[in-house]
Amino acid sequence: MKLDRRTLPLNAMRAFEVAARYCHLRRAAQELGVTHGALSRQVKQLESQLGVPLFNREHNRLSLTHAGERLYQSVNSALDMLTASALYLDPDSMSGDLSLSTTPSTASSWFLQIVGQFAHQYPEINLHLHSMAPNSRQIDSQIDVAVCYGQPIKGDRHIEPLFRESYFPVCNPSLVASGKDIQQVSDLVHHTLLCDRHNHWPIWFEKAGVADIDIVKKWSIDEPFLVLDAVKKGHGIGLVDRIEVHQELDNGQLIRLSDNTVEASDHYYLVHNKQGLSLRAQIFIDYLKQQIDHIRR
Amino acid sequence: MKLDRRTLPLNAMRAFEVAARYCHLRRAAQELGVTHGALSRQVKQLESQLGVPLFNREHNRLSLTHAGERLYQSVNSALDMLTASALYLDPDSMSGDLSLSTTPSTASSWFLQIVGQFAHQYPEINLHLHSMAPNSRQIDSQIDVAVCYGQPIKGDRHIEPLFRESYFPVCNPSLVASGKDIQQVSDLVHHTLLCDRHNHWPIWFEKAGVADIDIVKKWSIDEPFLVLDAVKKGHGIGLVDRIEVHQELDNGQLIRLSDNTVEASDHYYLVHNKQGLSLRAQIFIDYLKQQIDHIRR
DNA sequence: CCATTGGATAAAGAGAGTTTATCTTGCTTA
DNA sequence: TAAGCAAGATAAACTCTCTTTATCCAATGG
Repeated sequence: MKLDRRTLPLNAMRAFEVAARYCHLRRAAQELGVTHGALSRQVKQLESQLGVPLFNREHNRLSLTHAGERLYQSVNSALDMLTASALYLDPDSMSGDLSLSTTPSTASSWFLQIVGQFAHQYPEINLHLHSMAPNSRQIDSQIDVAVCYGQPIKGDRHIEPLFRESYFPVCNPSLVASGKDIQQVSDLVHHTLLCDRHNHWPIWFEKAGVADIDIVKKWSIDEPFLVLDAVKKGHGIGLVDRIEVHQELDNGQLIRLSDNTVEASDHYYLVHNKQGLSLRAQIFIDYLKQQIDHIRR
Repeated sequence: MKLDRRTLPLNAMRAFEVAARYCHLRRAAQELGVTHGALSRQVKQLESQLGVPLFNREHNRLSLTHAGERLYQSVNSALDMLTASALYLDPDSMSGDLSLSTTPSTASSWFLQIVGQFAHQYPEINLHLHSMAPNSRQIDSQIDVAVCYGQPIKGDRHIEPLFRESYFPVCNPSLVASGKDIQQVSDLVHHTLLCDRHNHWPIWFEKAGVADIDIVKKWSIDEPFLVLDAVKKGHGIGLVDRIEVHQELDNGQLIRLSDNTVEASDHYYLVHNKQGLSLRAQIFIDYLKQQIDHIRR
């Protein structure tokens, strides 16, 4: 039988999930609060609709077939997903405070944008954004979730690497259209190269296979997020990570000039209490990771 | 109301998904082949069970609330997942050939293990594993999916980076228990260091902050997968990626000696026809990526 | 060998979901 | 500005899916 999303036997699938978990209809039926006969019939019907046996019926014992095993995995995670989303909708479990922290620079270059979307999706959460001193490696105890560039001091918090930036050159389209077109890596040097205190340009040129470059025009701006700003305003070419400019790349306000990348010298780290995390904080963390993965591919 | 996985109104959720997609009950009802009254009732019931309004009813127009939007996302992807899994169960769409290819070295060090699990899960697929010459950058046209270390020649195939190995030192527990215990990075040099043709040890020591090391005992084994073999047999300390040794680390047959890592100089790449990929190949690719992510965290 | 465990199945019954029909509201247009 | 239309809410009757009840059969194990 041809099944599509409007004919999927969802209830039978849920029943199957329990049956598969126990491989024992009577016990499964007990968990579901029905009789074993009901379950047996559901499973049978599911099998006939899918056109595949899900259980091996050896004598009076059940075991999952390969197909059953596969289906069990999917149904299980689909149900988890739905259960979680139902929980997330409950205003009582969601509303409350959530304190986030990062440096102004990180906030400006990408974090704020993601937090903004999150805030829009979960308006019942009361967000507090605390800015952190740029070189602070210590995180205030009231903070639920913090993001910092470079590994923070190991306190009683859980620390995990989030991602490492991977920089490539971008510029405003007006620069490319201005006659001095960029065809190859070495053409970049005829434009103003914007560089921050980490100065990744030499390494980038090296990785791009151009040795001994002679950079004609260069602006040094110590703060990375100010470089980003200058790039967006069309003052020159900067090395940025996709997470900082994904929107501008997608809508054509900025142009990526090369596939070559240099990796940042350090990671961004996520800091939080692994235990005793509020539901809000968990959701924020999931959301953040998912957004980062999605934006950076 | 308290909802758990056994009381989730799955059918109402599916109905809601369509309603949310159109934000128009009559059109949605048409897609589902029911009347708008039925849908209206389903949505109402869902809202009351969840305890949250999912639609804003402004005049006679519907729009999703934030909660509705969130629920829509989850339900949508849960349904996608279930639809896909139902499709995957169909023996007709699954059975057939699948030709994979990689070098013997890659096969031995991690690929075969994943393929093995896949084969067990999908016994109806007829797997063909073609071994590829180590430096071949060209992939035979009969191959559905290939994995190669280093970027292959750009033909008409789709090429995407899979992952970059990240090496850390491991050894057999017997070495650690043998008296010459390893407390800090510099202690490593008192053991036999196994290194392959890429020789990552000097860079690793540098990154680990130990300059000017004097390696006492060193074995050079050109093939990386032979180094791996030697490590497993307890001949010394090797630099490996988690994907090559995750099982051994988990069950204690090998011990990780440091958190410091060096990245491989190149990525593994995945090669396949982006279009016209068989369902089997798509599933294999998903499975492969998911396993890699899972194993390497 | 007989009691027990466990699954299949048929018929009857309960309940969830659907239709039909009617009502309300706001927007459109003449 | 009033008629017509589009769109949703709602109630009562109905339908059909799922559940229970009851019985059967097969295998295991003391």
